[in-house]
Amino acid sequence: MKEFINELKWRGMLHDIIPGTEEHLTKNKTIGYIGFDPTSDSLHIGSLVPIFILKHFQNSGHTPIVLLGGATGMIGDPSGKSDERNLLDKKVLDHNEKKLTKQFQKFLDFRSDKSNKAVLINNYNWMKEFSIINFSRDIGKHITVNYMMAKDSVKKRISKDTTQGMSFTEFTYQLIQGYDFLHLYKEMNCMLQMGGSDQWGNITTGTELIRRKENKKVFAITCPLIKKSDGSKFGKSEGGNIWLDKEKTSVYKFYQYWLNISDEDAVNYIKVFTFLNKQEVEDLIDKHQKDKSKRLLQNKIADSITSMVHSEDDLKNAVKASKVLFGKSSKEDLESLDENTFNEIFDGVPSSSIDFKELAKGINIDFLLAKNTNFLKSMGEARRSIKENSISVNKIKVSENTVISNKDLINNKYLLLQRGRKNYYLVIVK
RNA sequence: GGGGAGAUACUCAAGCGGUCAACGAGAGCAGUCUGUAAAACUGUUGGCUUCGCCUUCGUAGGUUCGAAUCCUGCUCUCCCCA
Repeated sequence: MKEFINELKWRGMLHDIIPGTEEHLTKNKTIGYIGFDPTSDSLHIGSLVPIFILKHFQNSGHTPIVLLGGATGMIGDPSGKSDERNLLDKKVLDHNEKKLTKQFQKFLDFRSDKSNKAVLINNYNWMKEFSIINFSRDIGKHITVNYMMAKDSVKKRISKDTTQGMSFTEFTYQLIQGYDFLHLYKEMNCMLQMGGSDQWGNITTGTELIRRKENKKVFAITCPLIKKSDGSKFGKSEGGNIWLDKEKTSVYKFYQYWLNISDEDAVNYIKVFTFLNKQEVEDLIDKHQKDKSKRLLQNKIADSITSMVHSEDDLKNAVKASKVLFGKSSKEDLESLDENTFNEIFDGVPSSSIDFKELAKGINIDFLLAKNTNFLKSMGEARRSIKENSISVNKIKVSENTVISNKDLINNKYLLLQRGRKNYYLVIVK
């Protein structure tokens, strides 16, 4: 068994560990699992860390289980203020499972000829039939409320200085999740649960349950939650989550997200999000420190992840697009692109079409931004942006009374609207 | 079941009868600077046909010349007691 724990340690991916875990893993080929939420039909980059842990786990010769929380996902976050968690019906669940499986296959080896092939299962399969009576009798009996109350996650929610109460559902969540571990242990001899450090409480409820009910010691590790140095949430951008599905987050945007990470974060991310070995990583960091403006780490991370999650070709296009959009390109540069390249570059950019005749009459810029297209939300916003000097058409800044007509078209067909440096919108003439 | 507190824009949070499209903070967006960074400074963050008008302060009514501010019903949230 290659040293799985050491691998995680130098990568900064180990947070908590139950004593004895390392020893057990060195001596035994082990089955371990991580739970994932199947409430969406795509993973987002927040899921990459646990996936990579599973991959390291498999690389070290152990057997990874992907546990989809079909059942637990249904009740996951009942406090949700805006959108209530709905019960997922079976159809949606199946659909999600199918799509997620495909994504997992990009990282983990599910081939059947492998002795430690990865396995994907859904806890809905055993949870759906579980009655409250059985649960209460077989599981609830073994764990005291006192024990559950002592968890940080619970303590925080019932302390005086919170304005939110905690529902029974949330309170029981740890037990239900703990049961998964028990089930996997009994059915598949799964001895290890992994997860983010926020899961520590839930995970140890599982190990405790197995200890009391089965009188058996099982193991657990958690990894630190990925943080961004500026305090904002990892994996989110203005548009929401960064998804692994390119229908939901374009490759270009995906690539850009990684390219834009801060220097401080890049030093950590290079270890977590690439599979370079320790020596390679240290060399890169060293070079990066000498000349930060080259953004060596950011480039490396973005290249590596984009090609892994998507493909080499996708990466090439994203890089090309980035050069055009961020280099000092002019209208002439845009015009020099052939149509295919042009389309590839603007593939992920929002767009809409406009009638040729209408444009020929000339359209005032503010109308074009807010009325003819939905690039900006309102006329007010359009006027404000223009006043802020943040609007460009075909890479040229425009002023308040600019009138856009078919003379401004690129290749007689396109208009490139831009707000600030990073927001683009393509108008296609019909 | 009884008692108390509360619901204001993306979030927190002022305002308690006219000067309120609503103080302030955080966050967002943009400009300058730069490395598609950080920090800093500046502008901006309801809508419109913009020296004006319209719709907003949980919801439905009421009082008033005039309400986010007062009154009543309702809905929801939290706390305490049973």
